[in-house]
Amino acid sequence: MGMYCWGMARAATTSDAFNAVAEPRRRAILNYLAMQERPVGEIVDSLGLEQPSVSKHLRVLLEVGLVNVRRDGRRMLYRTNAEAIRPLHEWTETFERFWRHQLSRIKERAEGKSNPSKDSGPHFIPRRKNDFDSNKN
Amino acid sequence: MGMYCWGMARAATTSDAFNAVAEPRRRAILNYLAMQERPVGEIVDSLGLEQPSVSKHLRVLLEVGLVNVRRDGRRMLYRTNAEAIRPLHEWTETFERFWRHQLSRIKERAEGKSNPSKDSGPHFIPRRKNDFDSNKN
DNA sequence: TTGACATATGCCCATATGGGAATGTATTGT
DNA sequence: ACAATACATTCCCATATGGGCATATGTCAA
Repeated sequence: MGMYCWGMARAATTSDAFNAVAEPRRRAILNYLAMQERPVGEIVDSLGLEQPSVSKHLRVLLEVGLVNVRRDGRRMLYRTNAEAIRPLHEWTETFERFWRHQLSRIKERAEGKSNPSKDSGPHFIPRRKNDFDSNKN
Repeated sequence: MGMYCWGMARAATTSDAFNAVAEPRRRAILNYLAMQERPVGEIVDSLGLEQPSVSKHLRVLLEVGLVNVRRDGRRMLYRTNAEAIRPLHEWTETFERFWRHQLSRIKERAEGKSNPSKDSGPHFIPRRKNDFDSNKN
């Protein structure tokens, strides 16, 4: 019967910049290629990764437009296409006002009174059994 | 014999904020919970997702500190912890000067002469067979 | 205490990796 | 044409999902 798409598990790293930069080495590569174009070999030497690995990461970055390539003899010169990072910057930027807000609230509270009661905790994980404020029982 | 860690395939979504926000619905949730704390049910109704799905995403967000929780009766009030998004903002920000640079270069070129030769293409994928500038053969 | 309500988890399963190793392909030099 | 150099791709395989569904937990109301 009609079971089209079933589990998609997780979006492809090649589906968008957000997924692509989720990988630390890819961010490292983008950092490395930001100011200057470089051949694959230099990335390999510089970041200490395996060549096939670097090629694969570059492929992913290329597919989402985070890098550009140019051939130079037998070398492939890659370079970060900063413009493609812009959407991420803009998304994160929409939260800037909120963290400023939170900071001021925290500061306020810190100066006001040394009350150790957390705002619900910096962030706190309910591992299994819910026992948030189990001050009953 | 000693084969410690083998394939790690991909970092866990709970390993860091970058991985956590790679998922579109999680970003949607973060947007939704940015200005005000909300119970799970409202997220479900508002974003049109299944409740278990929302709970799982919230769990991921919670583990990397992107949201905070607070219990209110039988409801769990979640809220975005903008502070945790800051590292992403800062990383993307390091590329800002580069895209400004590129924009000016593009603009310059566009005004200079209407030369259709691409800078190596906006970004261009070498699908299989390498045929970058195969103007030989 | 019992039932309703609000969430969180557990299960099952297909998909998308990402590393390592081996191999294919393109380009240059002689 | 042939070897060397520089990359890209393929295979194999374990891991981390994420959706749908059923079910467990926790809390409150009568």
